[in-house]
Amino acid sequence: MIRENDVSRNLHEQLSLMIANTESGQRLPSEPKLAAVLGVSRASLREAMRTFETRGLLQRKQGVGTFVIHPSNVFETGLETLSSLETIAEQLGLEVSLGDMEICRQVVDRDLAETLELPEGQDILTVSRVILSHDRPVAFLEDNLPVDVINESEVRTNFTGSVLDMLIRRDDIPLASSKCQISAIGATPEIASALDIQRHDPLLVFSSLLFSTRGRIIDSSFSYFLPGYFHFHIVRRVGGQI
Amino acid sequence: MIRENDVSRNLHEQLSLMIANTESGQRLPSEPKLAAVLGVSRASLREAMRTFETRGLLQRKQGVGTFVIHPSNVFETGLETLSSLETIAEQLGLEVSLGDMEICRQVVDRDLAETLELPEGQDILTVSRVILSHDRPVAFLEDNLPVDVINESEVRTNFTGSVLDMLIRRDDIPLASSKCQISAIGATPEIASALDIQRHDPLLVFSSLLFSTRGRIIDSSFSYFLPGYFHFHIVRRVGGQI
DNA sequence: GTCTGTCAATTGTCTGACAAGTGTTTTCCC
DNA sequence: GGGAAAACACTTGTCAGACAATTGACAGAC
Repeated sequence: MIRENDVSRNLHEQLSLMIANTESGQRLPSEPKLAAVLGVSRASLREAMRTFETRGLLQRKQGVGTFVIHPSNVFETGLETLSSLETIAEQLGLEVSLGDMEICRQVVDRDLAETLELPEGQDILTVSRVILSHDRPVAFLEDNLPVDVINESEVRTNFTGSVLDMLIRRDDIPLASSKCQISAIGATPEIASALDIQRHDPLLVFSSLLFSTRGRIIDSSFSYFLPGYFHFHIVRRVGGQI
Repeated sequence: MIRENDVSRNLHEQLSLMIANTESGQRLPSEPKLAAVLGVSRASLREAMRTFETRGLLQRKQGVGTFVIHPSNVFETGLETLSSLETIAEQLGLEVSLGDMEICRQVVDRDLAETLELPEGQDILTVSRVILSHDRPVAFLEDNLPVDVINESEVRTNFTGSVLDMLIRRDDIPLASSKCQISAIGATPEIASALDIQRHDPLLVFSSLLFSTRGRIIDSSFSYFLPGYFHFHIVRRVGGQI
């Protein structure tokens, strides 16, 4: 897991709290004052502020001050960080459960071998399952992992609904980030039956690749979401740089 | 427009180039060396590196070094920053053009008044148009703006296909960020006819709110994309903090 | 009334230093 | 000779203090 030093960690939390409690457009105290209040050096404070500036939550003007920008009142429930559906649901106070699940070891097809950067003929583990909310199917998830990353028996014993959470719990492969491609499709017959909807009903699709810190692709997943049950959003900064 | 100081700007570009030219998993030179090479102080360099760390492109380990993480070879064409379709298309070398367009001044309905935080009964300007790629309709865009932000005649004379680009060109309202909600729907009869597809065909939808730096909502837009013609992606960091 | 120079406040950048963590090499003891 | 401990080199993390660049407000001259 990602670990940080204490100063940086506390500083980040405190600053996050301070930003959350400041109205949009209001000015923060000046850097020297803020550094004194938070008990850190100005350099460390500035580095922490950079992270919020990068996310578009702060704007700094030389000679004037630093201002808070709230894209909305909801604070950071978007797609910027990768969390499992279960974790997101827990944070939002929603109830989700695991529906039908299928675990299947098979030889990769050519497309998947290419995306996973595996030699052809190698085995992968495919985990597909339905996510329920109040007993209604709302999502269909499929993960494809090389067998040397994870073995079948481990999944059968340790799986709680999320491949990501399982990998995080294991802690042996340092995960870095996920590249997620967003699209829409009409439901295929298989998915339509799994989600209890009509064929060709519109679905939101996330095609994701999960990368380790060494750049290896750990997981190729496809997530199909029923529109209306999830509110995914991202904050996009205006302007090219930073 | 967002403006930066020269040091920061050049530093950011050079660092970006250096990261792009470093293989995933490889180590960067140490901070003192890198600062010397780039001709800046270590403090400034560290601030710049923070922005890349925040985006998940760098990982720092105390006592070891700083490592580059490439989610993929494609560098930064995702949804993290807000650009017009025209700008994106230009960067990717695609050809897009403006199809049927409609500009309409009307009284806000209740829903839109709420999202735009306007008093009921006020006028807004609605700009809707079709985007073509090689003469094939690929997207349907609708922008809703308060009339005091933009007036009808200005749109009719200055519009080149993108409301965002027009607002950026004008430079009188400092834009901060956009909150974009992602979903999928089946095409309505109007959109189906505009895009020359069947009713209920799946479409990717972005519902966006554009915020000024003072927190005011400048634009509420709905973008409908034909699947397959656009490859939107985002990079999601694993782990909660930073 | 308008313009201009001054001044205080703020962020941007730099320098140098020390603390803390990591991996390697050397030394010392058995 | 072998293994453990210590020393070392190198890295990032943090700090203190200083000066530059920019901005906005205010007072004074015209």
